Amino acid sequence: MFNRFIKVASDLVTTHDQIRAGFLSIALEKNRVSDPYVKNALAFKTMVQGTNDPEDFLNMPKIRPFLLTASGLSDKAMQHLRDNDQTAAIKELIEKFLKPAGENYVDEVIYRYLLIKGDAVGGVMRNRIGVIGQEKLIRAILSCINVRGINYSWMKNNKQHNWLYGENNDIDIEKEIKALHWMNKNGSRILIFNMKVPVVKKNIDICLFDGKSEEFNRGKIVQKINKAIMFGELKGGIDPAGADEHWKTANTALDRIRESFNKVNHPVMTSFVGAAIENSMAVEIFSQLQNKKLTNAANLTNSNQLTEYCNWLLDI
Amino acid sequence: MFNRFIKVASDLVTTHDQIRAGFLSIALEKNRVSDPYVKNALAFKTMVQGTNDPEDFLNMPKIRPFLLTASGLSDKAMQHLRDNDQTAAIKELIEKFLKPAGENYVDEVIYRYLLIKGDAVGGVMRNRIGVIGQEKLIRAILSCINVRGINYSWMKNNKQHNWLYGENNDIDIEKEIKALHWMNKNGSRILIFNMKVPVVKKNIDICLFDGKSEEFNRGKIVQKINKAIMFGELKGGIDPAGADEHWKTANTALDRIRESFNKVNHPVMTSFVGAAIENSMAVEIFSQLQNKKLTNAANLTNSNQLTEYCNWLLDI
DNA sequence: TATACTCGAGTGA
DNA sequence: GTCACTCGAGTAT
Repeated sequence: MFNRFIKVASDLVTTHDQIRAGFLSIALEKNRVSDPYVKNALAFKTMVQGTNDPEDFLNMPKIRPFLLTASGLSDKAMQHLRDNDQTAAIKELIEKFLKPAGENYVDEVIYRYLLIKGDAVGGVMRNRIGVIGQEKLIRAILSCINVRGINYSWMKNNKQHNWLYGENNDIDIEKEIKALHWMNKNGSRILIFNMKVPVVKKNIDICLFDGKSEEFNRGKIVQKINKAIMFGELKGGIDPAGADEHWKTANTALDRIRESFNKVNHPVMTSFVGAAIENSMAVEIFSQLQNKKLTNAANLTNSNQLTEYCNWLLDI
Repeated sequence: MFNRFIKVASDLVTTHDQIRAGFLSIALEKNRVSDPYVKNALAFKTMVQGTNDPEDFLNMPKIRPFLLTASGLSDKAMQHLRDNDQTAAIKELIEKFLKPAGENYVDEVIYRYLLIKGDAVGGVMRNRIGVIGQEKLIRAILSCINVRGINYSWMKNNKQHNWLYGENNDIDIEKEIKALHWMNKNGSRILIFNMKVPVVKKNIDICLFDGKSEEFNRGKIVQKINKAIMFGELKGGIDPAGADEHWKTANTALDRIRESFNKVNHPVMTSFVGAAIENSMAVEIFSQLQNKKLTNAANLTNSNQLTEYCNWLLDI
C-alpha cells in the first residue's frame, strides 16, 4: 500500500478548517507584504508637495517608476514594452485621469499606483505561499529524520555547494535547505528541491537521487540518469478553487517526467503532495495510485499522510 | 495536413509584437477596471471626515466591507472565514496599522484598501482577458462564415434558448454568442462555447456537435455522446511566462476529454488554440498534431492560422 | 538569459 | 452550494 492514511480517495480531501486557517495566514502575511507600498505612497505624497498640476510630474524624473505603475503597467508588462510605449502610458495617465481629477490629482495618482501595486502584492504572496509549502515539507522530513535518529547532512541554498552536518537542534534550517543527504537500507540518498532536470528539461520540486554526498558534484548529479529514483510535484496553495487547475498542471508535469525517463529506459517513481485537494481530483489521484502511475501522494495539510510520505521518501 | 500555416513547430510561436500589443491593451483595460475602486476610496475619504480616531470606524457599520478589505481579506478569502474571524481582522488592522499611523490613519486605511483591491482588479482583468479571447475566436468564425456565405443561426448567452437568424451585419454579436448552428457537407452542426459536458464532468471551451438546431434542446445535446464531434481548449492570455503553465493545464484537460470519450467508445477530435505559445510547448503541440493525438491547433494571434482553424471547424 | 516556476484574485456553469 | 473555469502578478533556475 502507498500510504497507510489514504485508504479511500476522500481521505485525500482538504478539510474546511485547514482551508480557513490557510486563508487567515494569507491575510496576515499580505498585510506585512503591503507595508512598503504604503510607505512608498506616503513618500510620494511628500515628494510632490509643491506641485500645482499633474504636468509638473513630467519634470520629476525620480518619480517616473511611480508614474509608470500608476499608468497601469506591471513590472512584467514593462519587460515587453519600449521606452516610448511607457512614456505614452504616463501621458495618457495625466490626460485621461489626473487632469480630470482637478485638485485631487495627487490622490488620484497615488490611488492608481496602489491599485496596480496591489496586483504585485498578490504576485509576491503567491510566491511566498509556494515557498512556505516547500518549507513545511522539508520540516516534516527533518522531523522524521530526527525522530528516527537518522544521520543526515544538508546543503544551503547558495553557491557554496558544501554539505553541512545535520544537528538535532536544526531550528529553521528548512528555510535554507537546497538538498539533503542520508543513508538508508538501499544505499546513499540525495534529495534536491526545485532543480532543473536535463532529461526532462524542466524544473522539478522534489528530486530524489541515489548517490553519495560527493556525487552531488555541484548539482551535476541531475545529469546522471541512472541515479534518478523518484520525482515529485508539490503544490502548497490552499485555495480550493485553484485545486483542480493546479493538479492538472502537476499531472502534465508528472507525465513529462515519466515519459522523459521512460524514453531513456530508466523509469522513475513519481509522487504528488498538495495542500488543496478536492473530491474529484482526489478520485483521479487515488486511481493513479492504485494503477501505480503515481507511486505515492499526500495532503500537505494532513500530518499523518505527510509523515507517512516523508518516511517513505527516506526509505526508498 | 492539419493546418496549412503550421509547417514546423516554430510556426506556432507568438511574436514579440503580439506580446507587446497584448500587454499594452491589458494596461488600458486595467485603468478602466480600476476606476470604480478609485471612486470608492474617494467616497470613503468623505464618509470618514469627522472621525478623530480609527476606533471611530467600529461604530460605522456601513464601512465594514471597506475595512474588511483593508484588513487584508479578499472576497474569496471571506467565503472561507467566519464572522468572528472577520471582526478580528478589522480589530487587528486598527491596532497594528491604523493606530500606529497616528493622524495619517485615514490615508493608511485607504491605501491598504486599494492594495488589496488591486489584487481584485487583477482577478477581474484575468477573467476579461479570457472573455476577449473567446470573442476573438467567435469573431474569426463569423468572418469565415460571412466570407463563405454560409447560412447560420446563433443563440444568445441567456436562458431564452432560441435560435436567431444570422445576419451579415452582425457587428459585435460575438459578445453575446453562446452557440452557433450551420450546415456543412457532413450534416448539421452546433458549436457551443464554455459548456459542461457530462461525459467528462468538466467545462469545455469549444464544443462541436452533430445536430439540427432543434436538437440543441436547451443545452441537453451535451448529454448525447454520439453527437459529439470535436472539443477544443482555448487560452486567450498573452503572457509568455504563463504559456507553458497554461498549456500543461490544457493538456490534462484535453487528455480527460479523450479518455472520457474513449471510455464510452466514441472517440472525438481535439484541438488547441492559444495566444501565448512558446518554443518548447510548440514542439509538444506540433508533435501531438503529427501523431494525431491533437487534431488541429492555432495561435490565436496569427490570423492565417486562426482562419485556417475556423474553416476547418466549419467543415468537419 | 531563456524558460518555466509560485498560486489565488476574480468569474460562472 | 459545488465545482472548476479565467490568466498574469510575482519569482527562480
